[in-house]
Amino acid sequence: MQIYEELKARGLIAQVTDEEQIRELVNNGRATFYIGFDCTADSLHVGHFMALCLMKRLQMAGNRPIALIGGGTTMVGDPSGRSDMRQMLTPETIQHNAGCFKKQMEKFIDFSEGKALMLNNADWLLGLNYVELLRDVGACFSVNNMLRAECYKQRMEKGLSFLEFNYMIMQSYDFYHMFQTVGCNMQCGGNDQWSNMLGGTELIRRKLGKDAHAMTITLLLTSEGKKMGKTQAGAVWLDPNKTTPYDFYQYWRNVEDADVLKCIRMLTFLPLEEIDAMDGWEGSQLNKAKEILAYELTKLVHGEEEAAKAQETAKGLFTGGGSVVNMPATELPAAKFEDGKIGVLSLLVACGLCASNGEARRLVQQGGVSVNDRKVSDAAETLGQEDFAGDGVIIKKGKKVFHRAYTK
RNA sequence: GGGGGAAUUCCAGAGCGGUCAAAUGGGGCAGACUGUAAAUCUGUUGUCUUCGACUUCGGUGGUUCGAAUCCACCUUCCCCCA
Repeated sequence: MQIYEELKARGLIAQVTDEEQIRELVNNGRATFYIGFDCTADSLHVGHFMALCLMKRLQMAGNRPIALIGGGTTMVGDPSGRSDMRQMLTPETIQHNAGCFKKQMEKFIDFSEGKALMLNNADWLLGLNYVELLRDVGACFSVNNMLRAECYKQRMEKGLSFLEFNYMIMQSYDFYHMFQTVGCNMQCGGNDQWSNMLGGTELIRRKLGKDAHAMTITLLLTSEGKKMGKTQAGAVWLDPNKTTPYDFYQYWRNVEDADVLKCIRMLTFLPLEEIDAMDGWEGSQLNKAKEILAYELTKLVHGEEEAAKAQETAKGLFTGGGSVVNMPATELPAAKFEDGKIGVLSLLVACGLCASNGEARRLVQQGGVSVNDRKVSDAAETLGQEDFAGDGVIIKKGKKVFHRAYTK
């Protein structure tokens, strides 16, 4: 099966500008395509991960990816699909974030020997001259059309600043620029980027009279229609310091039944035949599929060793026995102890399991806390410092949240 | 440029001088049930030294014994007219 057909079979392709031409391009390894990443945080998250996987798949089929870091576009802020204005980031923060992105991407994509490029649009966007830009490309954009774009709809009701309105132009300019300088002939991105991407192909057609292509990938939504990869605590990050491999594993281990196969298909590199075989799985057998999903993804992001550790830890905690050392842990400084003791409430807060003492107290009162497998019923209970030596103590919050606390 | 309206706890949205830490819904968290799933039911959801105290209702001042509620100014947003 060729790459285009595979992407399709995995449900990754959402929209394309011209199916025949794109199929031809990618199947023959003649695409030089880019995906843009706005650096609004200091780590990539699960949403970006999909894009990286797509890059990898296309690269394996012989195409040349360009990872475009949005050092310039982040200064403006993409309003697509957002109901409120983006927070303005300082140039220093953007710089720092761009650096973090770069490091993470290098783990996924092979940048050696020109097999892939990494560019930063700050290099050409920041030096643009306003009037020149207006004369150069401004005439190619129809405001009427832009306003009709789906991505601005929400914002048309709540208000859209001129700054953000220009985001599409910046992004289009990127494509136009790279089309000329590095022969970039296709742009990929999340489906929410569709109108921005069309802006680019349109600009190239108008300015240069040439065809460029665009392809969007399906946004990974849960069966409830929410974006995948978000938890109450925020995004699921790829940086192990922000989301531990164990938590990362657990996130996927806990997806709903309805979403498992979709995730495996879209995110893992397992052969399609193998995935099709799982399609018939039902009931508790699906649990096995979740394990596979969690393991495969953790392996991709954190490596085989971490994936195995996370799996072992999870099995140990949920089915008894097994290693316990790899669950998220907190080292308690001596200062947390008073007279060699620490109260359960402070312990929960110190481990980040509860935001406040009040929340911790409530949790204990409702019977949601166990320490070393023993339910804590008294909020005033204390633990001695000596209990935390060695592997420390295991705190269980609710049914699924395990945390280890230890001292040096 | 002119006129009108709005800003409430995570979100939506009540409240319009004391009985308001603030209705209701959503979301979150926990308990029961289960398959580390979903659905359902129950409890809970500002902070703290929790039978009590303290800080909140865009910001700053003011009126009052007392303000989320009234007044002034500021900030931000929405709508209508040009």
